[in-house]
Amino acid sequence: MDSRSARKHEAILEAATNVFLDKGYAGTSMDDIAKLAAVSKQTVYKHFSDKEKLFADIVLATTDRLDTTIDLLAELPTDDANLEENLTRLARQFLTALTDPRVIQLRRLIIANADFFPDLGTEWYERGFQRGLTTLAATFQRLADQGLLRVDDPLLAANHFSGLLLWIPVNKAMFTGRVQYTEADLDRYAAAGARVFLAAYR
Amino acid sequence: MDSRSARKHEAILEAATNVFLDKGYAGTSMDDIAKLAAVSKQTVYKHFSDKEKLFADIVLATTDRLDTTIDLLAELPTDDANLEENLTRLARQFLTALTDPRVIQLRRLIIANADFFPDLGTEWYERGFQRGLTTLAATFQRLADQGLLRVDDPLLAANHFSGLLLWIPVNKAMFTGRVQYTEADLDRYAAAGARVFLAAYR
DNA sequence: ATGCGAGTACTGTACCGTCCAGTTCCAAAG
DNA sequence: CTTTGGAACTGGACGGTACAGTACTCGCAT
Repeated sequence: MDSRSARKHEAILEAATNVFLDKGYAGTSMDDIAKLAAVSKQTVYKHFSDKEKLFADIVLATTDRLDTTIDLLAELPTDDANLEENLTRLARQFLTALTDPRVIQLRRLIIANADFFPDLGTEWYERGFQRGLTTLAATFQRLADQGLLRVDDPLLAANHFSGLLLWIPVNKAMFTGRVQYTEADLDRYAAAGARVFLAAYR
Repeated sequence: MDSRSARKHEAILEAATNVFLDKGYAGTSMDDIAKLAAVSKQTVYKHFSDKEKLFADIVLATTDRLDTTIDLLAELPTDDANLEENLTRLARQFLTALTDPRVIQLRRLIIANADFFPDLGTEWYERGFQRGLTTLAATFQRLADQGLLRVDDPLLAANHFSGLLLWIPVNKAMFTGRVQYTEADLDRYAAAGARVFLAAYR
């Protein structure tokens, strides 16, 4: 089913994603999207009833692409000897994923328009953010069951883990636009975060 | 010097703050502001050259009002016996201040427009956010000097402390609009955050 | 040939920033 | 206390622009 119509549909989605991420909701015109998709504006309106609908669709479509990042959080080796090393590696990958410019840009896009699209913000939070946290919580619970961690409230532990890692770099990126961290910076953050976490939860 | 002109100036600033916080930059018209300030549009333009300038002015004006919150972070009693209790109380006040709806709204306003006003976002980050962190770092350094904490990198410790507390509630508020936490929720967060922090840094 | 899409013109609306004619405030001088 | 002059303010109209969404014609692909 690669009909012409379906191909146009994809082209519009992709173009809209790029333009919205780049220029924000208000800064993006339907003409921009049509032009980038190499499609007439009429065709855009044939596939998406209006601008709001198009925006909601592309935002929710991104939640489907989070699976690889979330899978990351589910796979943590459970050998005691290398616990800190394994946790640091997980932290490092998590940090890389969440400071990716595209991801940052998406966060800002949703936050910026959460007033105007309240349901969208809530739904993305649940399907994206919350889903990651519960997955991580399950991982911690597993480690606790094996006696590697001491965890009363796994969800709270997941909150702490991500807060230790992400609060600063994500905030800086939110406020100052794109920020480039060196690999060494991220290594240091990951190691320090994992160390603090283990001090409290081992 | 409460001249008519000065009063109008204040009225415009206050009205603009309210409307911008409520409807965002793009969602706010100069007519809205003039109307709420009970002032003619001409007068608005007599005091502020254009919309961008007015926006920048009201955002930076808010950094001056952060002093009370930041002073909070500088005053932490230094008696060993009640360290956890004192830290928990500090955490609780910090959490209250940062989850205040107005503060959340301001964060979103700046983040939403950080693309269009890159300097503004950076400046607010430094004069608001960063300033709080360095103050907190100084407090931790003081505690370390007195042997109450073991802190290599005080700024990193401040990052960890705030991340433990704020990552989740602030994120939820960012994405889902206004969120009401119960007092009990905040108490629990503050206590848990302080506990984890001390486990790693005492 | 027929139906879908390109291209483009068009409508309606919102809003920034300016302009102007008349009015109100305020302070200094009579 | 009254007068007077100038600055600040009001209210509304207006030009210019940007953009969502529609209409319509022509050409191309299946």
